[in-house]
Amino acid sequence: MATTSPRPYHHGNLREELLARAEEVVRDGGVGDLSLREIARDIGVSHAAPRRHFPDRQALLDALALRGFERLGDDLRASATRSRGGLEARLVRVAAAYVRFATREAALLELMFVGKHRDGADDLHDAGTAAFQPVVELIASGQAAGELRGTDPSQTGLAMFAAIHGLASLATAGMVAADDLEEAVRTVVAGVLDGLRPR
Amino acid sequence: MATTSPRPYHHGNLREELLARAEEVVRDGGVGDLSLREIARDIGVSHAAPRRHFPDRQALLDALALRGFERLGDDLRASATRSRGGLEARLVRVAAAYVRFATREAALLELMFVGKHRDGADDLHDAGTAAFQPVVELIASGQAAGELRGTDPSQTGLAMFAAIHGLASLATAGMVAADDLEEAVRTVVAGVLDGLRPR
DNA sequence: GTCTCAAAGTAGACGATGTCAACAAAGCTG
DNA sequence: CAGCTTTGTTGACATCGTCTACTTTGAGAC
Repeated sequence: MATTSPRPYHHGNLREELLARAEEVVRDGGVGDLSLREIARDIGVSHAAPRRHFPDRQALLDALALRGFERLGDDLRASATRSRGGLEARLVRVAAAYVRFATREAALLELMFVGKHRDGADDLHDAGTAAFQPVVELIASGQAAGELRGTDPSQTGLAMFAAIHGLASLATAGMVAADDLEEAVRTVVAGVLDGLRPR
Repeated sequence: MATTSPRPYHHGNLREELLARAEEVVRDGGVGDLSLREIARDIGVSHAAPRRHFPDRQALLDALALRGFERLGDDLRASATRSRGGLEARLVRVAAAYVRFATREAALLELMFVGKHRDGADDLHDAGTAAFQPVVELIASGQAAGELRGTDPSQTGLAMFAAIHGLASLATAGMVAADDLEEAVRTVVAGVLDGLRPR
């Protein structure tokens, strides 16, 4: 039997591997199940090793949230640019992508929107607004084309943002049945959109 | 100096007092800061005493969430019945009450909408839908009066529910400035409502 | 009234965790 | 190759949730 290859003293990629493993644990166990010592064990490193990369547990959680916003932003951007059709169809697709992310990564999303981050959480905040830029841009294009009322896309987009995020939040909380979800997305997007149309 | 009155062996009201103290701790420290041992100390009972009333930590958290839904429901009902004016004005007041609750009890709200509850969490789910009954009823009255489209208030109300909840969630996450909040509530409610009006 | 028993609180232990300080190895730079 | 910084290790500590065994109390049966 081959001896377990003796890992070099310096792992070389610990930070990334910690985050990846932590993401897995959070995905199928929730934030509460995440233990620094456990993921250190899983990777095969001493219990205090993570400390070199994350001063405390919250720092790891914040890093996870940051990653989450980046991935969410990628998802939304992809679905916004890829999808054809009119404004409503595109927004529905983006919203669907958001809800998909939310249901697949429920615990991660929770982590992303929790108020309690460490002090310098401006990067978190920025990452959050950046992730939603695709929605704002869609709204802006609708306003430019005269399809929507208003002139401030970020202000007007807030309603859409809030509705989509709320729907996703309700879905992860189990307050919207999975079967109703797809239709709910259409209803909500269409509803808010209609409310924004010129009178 | 008067000797500290010797608490009776049987506290008599421990469960309630534990919940009350836990609510305080959660309010100004978040869920993570809640320690069974600490609140036991605060109240002046042994560290294992809470176990007689809550088999484990999660049971206490669930009880807190349940209480939260009850209080939220009371708030919404009160603001729904008290407020005069048309449908929109009433809905704006209810939404404002929701956002107020959300910002005041951010950590509690988080607890209420977390997916991870213990197994028999049907009561939690029921309490959640019950809390939002006032909104559904307002929508229903609007539909009955022909002010709104649709016939299924719970289905139609979902958009409103989602938008309000999403806005509150964004507010607690600090993604909506406190100054913009009041206007955002009006915008969101009016937007969704307009989307539900007969065409 | 007293006996009995279940309910409610206490005391002590265990394993696990986050955090810290002191130490060791490895890589980089002069 | 010498020294310094980075990265990982080891051991310790306080705290926590949970479990088991014990004690006190109150309420109902007789």
